[in-house]
Amino acid sequence: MQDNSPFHLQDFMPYLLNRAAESTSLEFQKAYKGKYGMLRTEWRVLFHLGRYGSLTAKDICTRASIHKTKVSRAVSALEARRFVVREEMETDRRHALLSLTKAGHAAFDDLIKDAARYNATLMDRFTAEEADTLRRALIKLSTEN
Amino acid sequence: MQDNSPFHLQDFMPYLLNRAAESTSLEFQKAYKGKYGMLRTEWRVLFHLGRYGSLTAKDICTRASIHKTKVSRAVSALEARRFVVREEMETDRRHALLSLTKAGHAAFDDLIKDAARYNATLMDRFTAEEADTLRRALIKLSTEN
DNA sequence: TATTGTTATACTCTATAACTATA
DNA sequence: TATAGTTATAGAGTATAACAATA
Repeated sequence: MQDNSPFHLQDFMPYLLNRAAESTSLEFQKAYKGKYGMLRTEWRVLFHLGRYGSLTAKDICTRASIHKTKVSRAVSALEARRFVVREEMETDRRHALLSLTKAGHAAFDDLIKDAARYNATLMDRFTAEEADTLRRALIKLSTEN
Repeated sequence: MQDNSPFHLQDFMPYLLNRAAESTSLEFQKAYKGKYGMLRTEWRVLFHLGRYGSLTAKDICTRASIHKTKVSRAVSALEARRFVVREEMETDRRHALLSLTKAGHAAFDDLIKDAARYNATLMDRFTAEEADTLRRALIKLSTEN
């Protein structure tokens, strides 16, 4: 009665993925939350602005696959912390170009280093081939590319 | 100024893991939520009782690494839906042995088939070796084993 | 009418402290 | 005192509808 199931939890991908995602996210959360009081979406928005330069909210939605309501709130929070400034575009006043302030850049530069270091410690456990397989598998498993 | 960062988002493990976990979880959520109105923890508790037989709440906490407050609420919900019954143990009345009802077993049997099918479609995209690498990598990346 | 962005709201998930009852 | 389990509460994450302003 107990053993008619085809697999153990350790073979169920959603379970394994969730555990790994939770562990690694919580660990890195210490950096952006502990040092700067940011939430996850705020860190992602900061990342995009730091990594790809000034963008509109719409650009961030598209590039980061984050819903506009989340981006809207994250930008507000980053603005309140003086990490981001918005500049209305004259050509279309529905848009505003978002850019990092000096403090925003400093936070980005700091966090990106933490991210790189942390990512390196995660990937150090794997051979180059394993890391590549893992990376490509995770991308395949994500719905929207 | 934009390109001093060491990597793209597509190389940052917490990001990749979260995306894959979210996609796959949401997809399977359709089964346990859509058909039975269960939440994730309820599905996990049902899984443990169906897969491993009668257990106490404490057993489930240990085996599934779920906190006792979550298990408590999940069991209550499953009880309310008549999927689980509890039987107080005479030797120690703090414990109760939890078991699936007939309806609980039926739900388990149904969901476990969905889970197996879904897992198979996920893993079909990989070679046996890739699947193995992926599985072991995810376990390595999860903090508590 | 369509698009950009905001606000309101609700649901899910997680985490922790405080509590009850039993041992 | 310690353990099993419950309740309360808050924080974080997600999802959707309704709205305002602009085009």
